[in-house]
Amino acid sequence: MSANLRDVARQAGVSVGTVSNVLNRPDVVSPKTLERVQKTIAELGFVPNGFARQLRSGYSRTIGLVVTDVANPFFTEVARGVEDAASKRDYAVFLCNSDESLEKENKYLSVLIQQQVRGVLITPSDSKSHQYENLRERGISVALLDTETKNSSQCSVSVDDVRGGEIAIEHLTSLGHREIVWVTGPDTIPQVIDRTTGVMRAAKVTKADISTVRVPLMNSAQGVDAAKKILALKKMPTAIFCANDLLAFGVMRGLLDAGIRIPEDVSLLGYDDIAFGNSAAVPLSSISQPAYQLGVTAAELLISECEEHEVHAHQQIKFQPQLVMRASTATKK
Amino acid sequence: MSANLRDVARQAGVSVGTVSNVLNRPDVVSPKTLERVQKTIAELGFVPNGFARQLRSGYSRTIGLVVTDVANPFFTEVARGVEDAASKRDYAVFLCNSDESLEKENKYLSVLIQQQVRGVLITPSDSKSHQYENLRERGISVALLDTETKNSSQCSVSVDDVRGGEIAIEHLTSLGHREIVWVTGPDTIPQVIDRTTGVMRAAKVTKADISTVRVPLMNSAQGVDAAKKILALKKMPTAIFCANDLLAFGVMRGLLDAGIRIPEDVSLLGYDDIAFGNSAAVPLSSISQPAYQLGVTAAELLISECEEHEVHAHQQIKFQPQLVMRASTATKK
DNA sequence: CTTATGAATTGAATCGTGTCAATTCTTTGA
DNA sequence: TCAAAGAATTGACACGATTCAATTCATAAG
Repeated sequence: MSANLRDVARQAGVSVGTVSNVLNRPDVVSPKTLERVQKTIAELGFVPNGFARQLRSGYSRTIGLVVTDVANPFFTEVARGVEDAASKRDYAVFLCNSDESLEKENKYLSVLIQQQVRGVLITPSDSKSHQYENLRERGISVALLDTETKNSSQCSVSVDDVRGGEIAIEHLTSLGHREIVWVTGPDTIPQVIDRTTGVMRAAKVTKADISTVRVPLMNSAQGVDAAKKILALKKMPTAIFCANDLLAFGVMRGLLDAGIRIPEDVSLLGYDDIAFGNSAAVPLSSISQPAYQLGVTAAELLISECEEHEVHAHQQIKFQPQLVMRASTATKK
Repeated sequence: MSANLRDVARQAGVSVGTVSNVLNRPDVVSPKTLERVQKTIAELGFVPNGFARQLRSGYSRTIGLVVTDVANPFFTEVARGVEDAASKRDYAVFLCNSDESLEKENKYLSVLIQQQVRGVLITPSDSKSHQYENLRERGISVALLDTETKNSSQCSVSVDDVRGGEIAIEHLTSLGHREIVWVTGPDTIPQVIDRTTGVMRAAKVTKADISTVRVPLMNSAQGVDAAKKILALKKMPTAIFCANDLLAFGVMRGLLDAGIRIPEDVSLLGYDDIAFGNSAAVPLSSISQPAYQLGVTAAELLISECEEHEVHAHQQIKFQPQLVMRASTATKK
């Protein structure tokens, strides 16, 4: 068994309190005691027991990151940002994957509570959840990631998804498209709600005609399904806007397989601007979000909230999305 | 502040011991007490304090997962598998990203020791590392992921990379190619070593001529660089085999931009068979690995090693890679 | 109505560290 | 040499769940 504080104390001929001081407040210990104790620590290969330490202090140096889909490169990019920022401040990260399911999300939140994380960064899979208050009551900070909060009692780092939806429709209509299909996920997902709002708002201004194709999950397999639904429509649109790039990849595959040309027959626009976009069959135009930056900012904000709880002021940071034009969108013929 | 065992006990009118039994050995508690206590637990929203539990039992319910690149969809797929399997056994996962750097790897291992993880799953970024013994001495189980071990004192779950390299070259030579470029990463990475061995072995048998292009990291940006190097060669190869799909994507982009046609001018083969492969500009032929299964198996093996330490027999599980043919490889003209 | 037996419950001791009031030691100035 | 102030050290208690020997309760048999 490995040595504990008491062993070190006995060996060095001092009390446990002194050994603890050597570790945590070396300045109050006399130089020669300090040296002797440190030597003993080294000799015994003593490493403080993290459980006991954290049990006593009440705080861990871990945070939880709950995202809706780790397989989505957008979120891995975000996760990298979170991890880098956390690691810089000596925090470890639990990565949890809710798969857009509220049930899985709640399950992971319980696990995180048990692990006594200091804070949680979460991309909500549903626009309303009560669990967060539950976490706060336990002294666990919560910050929203990639979602805006109306509620100023929490931090959030997001991208202006309403604006993103608008930019998309403005782009497509500026190319002459009026018949547009909006391919999206469940309308319980906050991002979906906001992007839809932007789409509809811009459509009203530009007099575009939007039909919605909704799928239960926002991955590329579902995109293929969406393509089938689009092909079955009475009237083919001249442009398609997808709620994320994964959907767009699936739609692209479905359409190309059916002999539809992109962008000649139909323009296709994605959202997220993931790295694979320009390696795609038709390089994908997309609405870009600063994913890595989003992660870094969120982690820094959360950790600052954890550590400077009294002076911390909640912030709602909002980044702006940007249009990235590639080959998949073109003027209507 | 959140409720603890004592609060629950008081509220339910029983002793702390009984509440503990309700949680850990429900069979010894009478049905009606069980029900009453469980109701109280729910009412108070009680979640046991992991630290205290772990302090007493000496063990945590967390494992660490160290991969070389989370941004690589192959590893996210592996991570999903690990997470699902771990979660099924009530373990939480720390995800760490070594970026193929031994330094970062060691740093994360220290963090994991501090967090008192029960076990670590690791994809080594270097073929030799002493840290693992260090972990074992502290009672932390270690299993190798996506890497084989010669050493039978540890578990490993891997794919036969030597065979993967062979399959690749056999495929390309069967299409008539003899001038092949092997695009790969640093020869300190175990997978690179094995795949190279397979490549060279098959090349000898099939009399293929292999030239190696080596890049420092195995991502798609480096693939673009590799393409430049290939274009600068005295003699263009007729086929290119890349150590992973990300590299292949980069090479593809680099070549297409230079006006080289795939597969008419040159065949291109990747490794990993990531999901984006068939959405690529030219659907990518690749060597497929059972990523999700790899993760699930590794996590189960590790947890079994942690929990049944005495009866546990170390296993080296090896999956077989498979060729997936798409459009990027074709017979030599 | 006892007594024996097994089931259910109790609560004090424990894990290893941090904290802090109390104590001891050292130094300084008169 | 002594008192006072400051520095260093001590050690009991707390954190919250688990464990297990001891106790109480319930049931059935005699």
